[in-house]
Amino acid sequence: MKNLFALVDCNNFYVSCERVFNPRLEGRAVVVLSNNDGCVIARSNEAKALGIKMGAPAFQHKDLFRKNGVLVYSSNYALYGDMSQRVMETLGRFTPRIEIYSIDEAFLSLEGFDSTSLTEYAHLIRSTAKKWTGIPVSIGIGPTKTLAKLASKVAKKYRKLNGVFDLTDHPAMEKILDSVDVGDVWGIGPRYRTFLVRHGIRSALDLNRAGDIWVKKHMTVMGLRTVKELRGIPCFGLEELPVPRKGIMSSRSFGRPVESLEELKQALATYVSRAAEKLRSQRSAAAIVHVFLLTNRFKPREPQYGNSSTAILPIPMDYTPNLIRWAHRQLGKIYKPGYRYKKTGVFLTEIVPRDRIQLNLFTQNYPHEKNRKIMRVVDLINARWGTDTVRYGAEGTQKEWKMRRNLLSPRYTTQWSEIPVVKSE
DNA sequence: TCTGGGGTCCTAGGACCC
DNA sequence: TCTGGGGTCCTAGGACCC
Repeated sequence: MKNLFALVDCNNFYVSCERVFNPRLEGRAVVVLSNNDGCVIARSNEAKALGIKMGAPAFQHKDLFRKNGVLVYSSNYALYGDMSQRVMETLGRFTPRIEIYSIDEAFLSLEGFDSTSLTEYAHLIRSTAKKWTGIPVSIGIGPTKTLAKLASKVAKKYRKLNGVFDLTDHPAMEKILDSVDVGDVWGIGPRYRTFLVRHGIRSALDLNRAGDIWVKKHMTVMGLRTVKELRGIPCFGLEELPVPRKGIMSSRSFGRPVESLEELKQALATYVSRAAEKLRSQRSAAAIVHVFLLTNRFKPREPQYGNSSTAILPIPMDYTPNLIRWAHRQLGKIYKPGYRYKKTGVFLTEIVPRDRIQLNLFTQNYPHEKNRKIMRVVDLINARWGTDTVRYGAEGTQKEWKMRRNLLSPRYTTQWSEIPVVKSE
């Protein structure tokens, strides 16, 4: 049967989430900032029209924001995660096969659906999502994921399409591909864009017509797959099952520079407990702990230092206190006094399923049943009452290094009102 | 004062083995 | 005349995604 994909993309997702609970934001220029209130990571159409770029540092635009009455919010991931789940559940009603691709995008398989009424169906999906969740979405349809993505860009670009565009067997395919900048093709980032333009490849159509061997030579097999997908030959399938992470990272920039080892250890302990939580939630254990720390690269006049250190654990672990001990040990090896640090973090790798840990002679009863029970209770309580309800002494209580979130909206959906159901094992 | 955080995949090249 | 060569594993680095 013929492949057929729909890409559903939430419009200006974080801004749309804020708008659902604060209708005053409708029709206004609104931006949402990254952690630490650093960069712009979501913009309403009105904000885009003011020329505010994705990733723009917020402090450079203070004047512009004030002059134009731009409403500025800290990112509220508890809210966005919850809204995302509602949108995905809604989309799941319209197809038996769905891939949740990111917090604000999903691929739907439309294989076997009546191809003459797909646009109509997509309009129904779109209006239902809006009605049930308040979030506006755009939908692109195509025979490959790359073309569905491209179609969704077209759907956003032309108002009269009402947020839906089907590129499948389109009579004006070439003209449409020619109207799309090569850098807007899924898989073509800024580096490749520069390179391609230098070689006269400016549009998606140019790329579609590029030679296979040349593409493979300069852009690896991944680039070649992208080109084939542009020609309608599917190279990327629907990934319905979440793939267990191969590495789990947790790190944050500090709200202010941190110099003491004591405070770095507190911050690192906090990140290790987040990472360990994620590890346990996918029922895994990690055998390698990488720790890194960095000064602020945007302050060239301050002395710069960055380093990392890796511990190979005697056996894969998921017990937070032990992981904190190992992380602290590595931090001690790379910490140098006299620097103003901006960031530290942990990266867990060599991840294996928890119940398939290779035991050795010295670890007969591993993992210890008591530790496992403690972790289960801690995870349950934190899932129910919010991260940080139970935490470790090593994380500290003052947390003066915590990131800034001065412009946070209330936790509309996740505070008190909802108690997640936790499945027993 | 002030510039995010988390992932994926691929390739080249070195080490090592036979 | 003319410094073996092929396979495998690992790591660092570079590209991409949202």
